[in-house]
Amino acid sequence: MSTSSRFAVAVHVLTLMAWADDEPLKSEHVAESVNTNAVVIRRMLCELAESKLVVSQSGAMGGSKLAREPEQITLLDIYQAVENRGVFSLHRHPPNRHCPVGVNIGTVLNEVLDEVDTAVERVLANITIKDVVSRLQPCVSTVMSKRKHVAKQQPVVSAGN
Amino acid sequence: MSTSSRFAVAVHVLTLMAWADDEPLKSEHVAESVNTNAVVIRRMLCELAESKLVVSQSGAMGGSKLAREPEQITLLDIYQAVENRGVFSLHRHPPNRHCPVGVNIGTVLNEVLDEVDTAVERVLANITIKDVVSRLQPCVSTVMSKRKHVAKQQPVVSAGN
DNA sequence: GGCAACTGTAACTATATTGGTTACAGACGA
DNA sequence: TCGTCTGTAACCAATATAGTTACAGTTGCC
Repeated sequence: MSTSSRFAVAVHVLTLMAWADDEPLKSEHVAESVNTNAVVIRRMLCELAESKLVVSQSGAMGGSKLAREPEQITLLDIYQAVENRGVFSLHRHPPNRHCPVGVNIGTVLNEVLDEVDTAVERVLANITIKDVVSRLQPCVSTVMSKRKHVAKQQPVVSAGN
Repeated sequence: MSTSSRFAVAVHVLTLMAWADDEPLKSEHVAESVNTNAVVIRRMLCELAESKLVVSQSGAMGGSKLAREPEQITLLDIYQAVENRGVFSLHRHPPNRHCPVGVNIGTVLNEVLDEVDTAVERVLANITIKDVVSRLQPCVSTVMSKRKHVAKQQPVVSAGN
């Protein structure tokens, strides 16, 4: 499954901008919050700008901010901006055409995977960046990671950094 | 997103077994249909066996077959057997704890990603291997790949291989 | 018992994707 | 025109998946 954190980072970035309330943020500053390199952020900002979710300005006093109001940006918009594949992939190499299953499994799988993609999109379409910001507010420094499928890259936020 | 074809291959494998109707299949034979190496298949069969979806027998005249009836095996069972992460990942490195967004975005994201996972699981739980087999039957050699997010590894099944 | 046909598994390589880094050209405000 | 930004290319590192070879262990059959 997803081996990338692109969606999570993109949501983080846009949430920061909503939080900053129309003040342009520098990539360096965003990178500090995300805890990554500024170039990684700028690359992502380019994609988000192409999808008209943010606008950036070069030069001194430049930076990036949301292109629309936080309530007008859904997580589906973000997902489509930064992830270009469905949630599952098909076979790396096409199956054997001379096998009755192999020749047709792709068609059936595509139908199934479309159902999955649609379900995911329906969830994401119902959540806006504004929702994320308001869900953020009541959170004090609680313990993270209550996910069912625990991701290994969240090694507990330690006290010393 | 998913950069792996594990789920697709696993569904393919179990569909073959349902098609074979209780006759044990050799990994070599399965690999031919999937168009991959027999060891890749055997590795996957081990995982499927651990999840009690297939049973394998060593030795001459050995092979693998379904552990239950095709209508008792859902795509969710398969998904859980071969994919161990949710559909999205969080940040590679934990975000900055000193940022009001960074410190809490993980909690909110986990909630969202759980909603997504649940939606995916709901879809997969409603489809059995028997369903896949029956969806397979009417398919004659039609054109593949009608997915919205077109995967690049399905380069149209050409006539000459 | 001994052979041949299987599975299970380790060890290694190949390939792809993502993310991190350095470097620099171009934009722009002061 | 100088300093501060973005945009982007070029490269490296890390990780995950898949493919391959090799071989030990099981099992049916003669």
